[in-house]
Amino acid sequence: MGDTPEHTATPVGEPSLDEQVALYQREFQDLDPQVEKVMSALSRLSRRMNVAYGRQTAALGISNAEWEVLKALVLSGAPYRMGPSELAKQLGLTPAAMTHRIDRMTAEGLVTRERDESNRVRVIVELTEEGRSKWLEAMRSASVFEEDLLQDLRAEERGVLGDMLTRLLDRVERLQSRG
Amino acid sequence: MGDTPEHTATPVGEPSLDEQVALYQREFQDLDPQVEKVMSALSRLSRRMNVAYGRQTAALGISNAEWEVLKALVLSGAPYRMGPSELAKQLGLTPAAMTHRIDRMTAEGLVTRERDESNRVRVIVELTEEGRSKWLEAMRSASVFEEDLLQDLRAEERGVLGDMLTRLLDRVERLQSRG
DNA sequence: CGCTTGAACTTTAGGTCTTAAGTCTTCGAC
DNA sequence: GTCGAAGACTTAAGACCTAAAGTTCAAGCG
Repeated sequence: MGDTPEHTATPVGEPSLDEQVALYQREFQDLDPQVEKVMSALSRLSRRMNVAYGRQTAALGISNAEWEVLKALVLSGAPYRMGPSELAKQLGLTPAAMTHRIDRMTAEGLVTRERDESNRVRVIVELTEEGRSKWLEAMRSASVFEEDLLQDLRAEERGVLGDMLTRLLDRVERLQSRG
Repeated sequence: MGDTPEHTATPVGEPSLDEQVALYQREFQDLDPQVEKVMSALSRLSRRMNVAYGRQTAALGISNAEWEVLKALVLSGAPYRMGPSELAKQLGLTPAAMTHRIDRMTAEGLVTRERDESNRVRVIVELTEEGRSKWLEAMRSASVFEEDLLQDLRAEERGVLGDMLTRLLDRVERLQSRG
């Protein structure tokens, strides 16, 4: 979330997915190649997506981390206010990290921070007009990229993919709520 | 990669995927819900997977970051040696970060570091026996988790999913190799 | 040879995160 | 009413990262 390392310009030279699965099998025979292929693909894809999003947000003068905060605030609906703890929970950060992020974003004019006068323990983070417009720009840019990324899949395939991923997500959530 | 925040024990209270897509549409009408669902699913899934892997590796006394290094070394094949720069490239890190990781892993006995006597500018990082056995343990634990995660998908579906993800990966690579 | 260029790695400075230890406010029990 | 406990946020210390400058060695050129 320190965003895209400049270093990672073009991570070439990786083996293809199938080659990589073959390497795994050579070193660890007890492995289902189909499973490994799916997991490796997910893992690579998420890294590439982060790089892509990082470039887009950087082009708008914000970081990926900041974009995450803007997203959460917008999704909360008008008047676009949330407490730091709730933000931290949604983004999977500690409250301490959230404090620092809000510091920076306040300095940049993306959000404001004030005490809740009805309960002075609480703090209210509110999206500014500038923050909202940054979110909109980022969203436009992201949605173009996302459409582009999925262009090789027919509408029907997109539906199937969405369903399968949703099932995986349900399963991982069940696995985590136990273990 | 500082691994799983203790804080992130159970990130509950998130809206369902479809609810989240509906929220996006409310704030940004010009959005294909099918596309957004796929992208949100990928994004959530990768976060959950990282949490899961982090717990598993932590249980073995290593970090996710260290596991990545072990993986790269093992995949390089016997005698499990690589230079820091090549490792950094594969893991998407800067060489500086790699230096520090190798410091730590050397101190923990997972790898050794020595100068290449035939070209004294180069350094050779080599997996130790302990490193290899840690990798094996992590691999066993991960493969059980991965099988478990994909259990709701029939073999045929797994194949379809793997293919679709591979196509996405190809596309994102083409998109990135341009600008 | 000596100098320069370049490559591979390390060091340093600065930033964002986590954990742990405050601080401040609220609320319920004496 | 005051005291203790719990909650929400902040501060402080340490971990790991990036970017940029530094070091060391290899190789080419005059």
